[in-house]
Amino acid sequence: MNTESAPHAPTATRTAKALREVLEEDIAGGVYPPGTRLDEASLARRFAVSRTPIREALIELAASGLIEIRPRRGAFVREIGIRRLIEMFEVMAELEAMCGRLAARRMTPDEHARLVAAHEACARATESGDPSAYFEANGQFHEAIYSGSGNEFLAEQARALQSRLKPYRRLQLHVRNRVGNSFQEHEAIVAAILDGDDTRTEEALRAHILIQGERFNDFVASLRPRDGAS
Amino acid sequence: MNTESAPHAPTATRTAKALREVLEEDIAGGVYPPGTRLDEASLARRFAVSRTPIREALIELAASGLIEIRPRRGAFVREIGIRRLIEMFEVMAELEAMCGRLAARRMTPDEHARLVAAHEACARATESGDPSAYFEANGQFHEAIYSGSGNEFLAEQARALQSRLKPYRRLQLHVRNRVGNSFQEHEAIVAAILDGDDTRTEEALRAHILIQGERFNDFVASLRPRDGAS
DNA sequence: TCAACGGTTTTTGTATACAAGAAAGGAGAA
DNA sequence: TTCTCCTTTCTTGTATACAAAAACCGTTGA
Repeated sequence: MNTESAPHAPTATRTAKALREVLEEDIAGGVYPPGTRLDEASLARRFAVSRTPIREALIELAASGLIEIRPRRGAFVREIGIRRLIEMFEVMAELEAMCGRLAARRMTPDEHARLVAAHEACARATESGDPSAYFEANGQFHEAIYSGSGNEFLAEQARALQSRLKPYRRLQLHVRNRVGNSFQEHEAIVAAILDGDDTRTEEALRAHILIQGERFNDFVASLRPRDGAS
Repeated sequence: MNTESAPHAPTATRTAKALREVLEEDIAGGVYPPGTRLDEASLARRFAVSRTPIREALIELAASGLIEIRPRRGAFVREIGIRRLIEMFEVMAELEAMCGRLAARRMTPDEHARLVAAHEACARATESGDPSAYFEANGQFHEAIYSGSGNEFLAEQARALQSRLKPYRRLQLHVRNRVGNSFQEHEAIVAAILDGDDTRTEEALRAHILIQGERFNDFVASLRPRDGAS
């Protein structure tokens, strides 16, 4: 497909794109924790540009839901409460399930090959015990299913949401034995798709994603004693 | 809920919001047909503002997928092929089905009342034969289900997509007897929700939306003899 | 001590100015 | 005539300047 609009479709200028990507990573990476105020002047100084491209990048970030722009007040890194995160995983599960159902019916032999290749990459990463390699291969695996759905709009939606959840999914791979379990779930998904069994694929994928949400939930619960969930 | 961010969550400034809404309507209404180039200077003249707020509105429109910004080339109204439109309806059907499944389980008596009220408004609009009143009441009806899902993120996604499909849904209401059929489908949906039957609600809603996509497809097919579907 | 008021300062929102790339149009050669 | 190259013009992208609103802060009064 086109390399232009991978996870994020709309990019105004090249520098705004670059700015947005750096800011995304910083927000995901905790450089700007939730609630942080992103003031335009500081960002302009940091990137050695004027406020104009900064503002444009902020608007894009707001559109993707990462920050919130309160008129005349400024841009704030959005608090994503556990509640909302679980909601997002629920929706993600449904989108992936839908992709899977369609992919089981529609994938071409070529696409099957790509899926299997990604699955084998996951296998190698699992054996070598390299979580970040697994994370990467896992991305390819799911991408194969998105594009295999034959519904490009659906695929775009799935990519966009996956991208928003990326930092949390990454975190969650550190949970005990999650990589191994994830790989086994993939195994079932691949089998169902190769069988062309849409219902089985759908259910396996939904469960696969929902488990991630639950594991994440457990993980968070083990960190803090209590939270008011927005 | 908050009146601030109804269908679209992120709005930078108040004037950018106003600009975006007008442009959205113009694009939907055919003032700017697909492929049209939106040059900043003309828009600035039209709205009697500088290019700055225009650019910000365009970036938001690009983020919502209505236009495409090609760097250094300008903003173009996006062509939405029949193919893509059907894909969008497919996804919408799934989102609504999910809302329905959750709503059937989770809606409070208050929310039930609001749903029924919207349904009755639909009934009045059907009897009076006023399509635009029906369109409005129909929006309330679906909104009741979105917010009744108890998953605010899901509700936001549903609203956003519904907003993008709005012009096409509106068009489609002119199809012979579509309003009457739509109302009957609502009837089944309300019954299923009041019964708390999640599976029945899910299926009724999915069918309700998919039919819209199909009817729209028929409608388009009846207009042009042939199309290459991008 | 605390709350309310007013002025100062900072920050956002908008307009304008400038730079650089793309499109358009014309001149010249084949 | 038609293709190519170059110049001109126009449009976008970025920087800066200005206006207005919000935040800040010290003062004053109870």
